[in-house]
Amino acid sequence: MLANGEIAEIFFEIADRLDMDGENFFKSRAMRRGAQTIESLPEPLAEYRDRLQELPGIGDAIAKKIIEILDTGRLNYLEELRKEVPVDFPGLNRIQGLGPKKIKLLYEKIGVKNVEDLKAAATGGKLRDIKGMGEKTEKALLEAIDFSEKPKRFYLWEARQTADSIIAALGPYSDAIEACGSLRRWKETVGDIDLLAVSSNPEKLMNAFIRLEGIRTVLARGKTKSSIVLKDGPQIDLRIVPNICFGAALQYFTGSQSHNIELRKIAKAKGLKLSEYGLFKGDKRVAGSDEIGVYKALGLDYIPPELREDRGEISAALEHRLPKLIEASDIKGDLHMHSVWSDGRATLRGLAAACIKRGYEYMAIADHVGDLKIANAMSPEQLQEQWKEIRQLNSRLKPFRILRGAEVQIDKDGRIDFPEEMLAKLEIVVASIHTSFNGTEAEMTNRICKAMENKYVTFIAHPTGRMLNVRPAYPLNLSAVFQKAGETGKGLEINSHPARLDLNDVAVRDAKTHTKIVINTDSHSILQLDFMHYGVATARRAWCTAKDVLNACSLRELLEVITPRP
DNA sequence: GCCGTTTTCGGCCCGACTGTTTTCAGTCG
Repeated sequence: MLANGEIAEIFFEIADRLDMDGENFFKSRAMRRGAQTIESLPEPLAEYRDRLQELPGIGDAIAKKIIEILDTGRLNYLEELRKEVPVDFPGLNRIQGLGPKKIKLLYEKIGVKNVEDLKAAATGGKLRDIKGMGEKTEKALLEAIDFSEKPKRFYLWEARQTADSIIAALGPYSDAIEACGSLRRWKETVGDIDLLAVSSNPEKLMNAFIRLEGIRTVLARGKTKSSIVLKDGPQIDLRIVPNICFGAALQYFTGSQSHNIELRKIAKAKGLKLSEYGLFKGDKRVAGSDEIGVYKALGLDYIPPELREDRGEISAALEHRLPKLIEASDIKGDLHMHSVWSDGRATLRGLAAACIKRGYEYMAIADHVGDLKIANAMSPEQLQEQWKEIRQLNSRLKPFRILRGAEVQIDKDGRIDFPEEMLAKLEIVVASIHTSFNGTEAEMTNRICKAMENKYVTFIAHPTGRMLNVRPAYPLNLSAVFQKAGETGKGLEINSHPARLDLNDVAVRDAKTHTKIVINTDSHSILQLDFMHYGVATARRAWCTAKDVLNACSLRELLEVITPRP
């Protein structure tokens, strides 16, 4: 069974291949729209089998293709398209500056089928004979190939730090400067960084930008737009706009692209024109200096950047039913962290002080217990020792409260690897999978569901086990897991570690309709407590309000939920 | 190929930069 993402890829490739001829522009766009819909579905596509055409952007033709893919695992239509231009399209398309048309041209003129062929042809000076290409194209493509061989998506956390340091460096030349794009939408990984600035001396600002420390290449240098690539970082685009259109530009460069397309359609239907320069009626600017004004003039409530993914936020804003999203300041405590008692680097006292400083009312220490040797897991005896320290700290730190917790292993059969009489004395039991990731979907799903039947478990940590840029999620029937969580009253974690962010936004939006979400940092040091912002951002992208989140409630409310131990 | 309180047919978002062009196509966002 193909995952939604894999099926979406099929339609993205169809769209790209249709663009090779340039005749079917609208057809390819329809394919792309369908692919985006598939990509952001919360359930496996097969579950929509009988109502595919109710999904946005999916009509008769795409529905038929989906059925064929679900039944056979392949699509004849794509195979035929591939025969026409038999090249490694995804590989070639990843090269900056290579699009569908050039890929086709290169294949037809000199038989380039993959990146290797392209490298050889460019090195041998064969591209300059093709009309429309020259020496500069050869050189640029070779550099782009070199770059494409490195991993491309960056952790949100890294990108934010990079952006902050560049914004600081360019601040003196700017009247306003802000990061937009997927970074401002807090997407879990970002491909590049988009900066937007207002400056009374744009020339000077652009010069400063293309001379920043650590630049690998300057891709483009214009009066209002330039692009650079950092040596060990992402591509960074800088746009400079007049102050009067800063809001419209901020909106435009924040995206997402499909959100913007929908917005422009609304503008057009009202006889207006929306671009990065403002919202216009004829030649008259009706909005654009601030972002709220742009949405307002379109008849929409202000849409927070995290929601701008064309997943229903626009109709919600039209009908004034956007949720009041959870904020970092709503979080009253962190229920998953590790200390020196297992594999963490901070002491209990240090963690508690740091949590108090962050304004929390409580925290749960959840050191590893049981058999997890690599994580220096604690024995029952050590755990009891730890409780003594917790008791002492609690009497000193009142009204702040450290909860007795532990992170327990879900073994291969879904059993909890720790004595019941110890679990009974814990206030927070965090259950998770750290070993044997290679079961089937049914096995992994049963394993987690069985763990949730354990009456002592409070919530499941990092439920899918995915690590961004490292390993994919293990196969899991998320619907079944969410259903079970609802039945058993177990929480589900958003793990805020920038490499995990697990559950992800799409999953959480579904999960919160069944049970409580718990946003934790899984900190192994004091600095990592700040990862909380990234978990909250994921919750916001999932349309969560404070009510959806267990650790947004007060200590008193939390104790009511967790202390009546069975 | 999708879609419809303007439409079941005729529309479908908008602009900057590059390289190779003598006025623009391709790519990117």
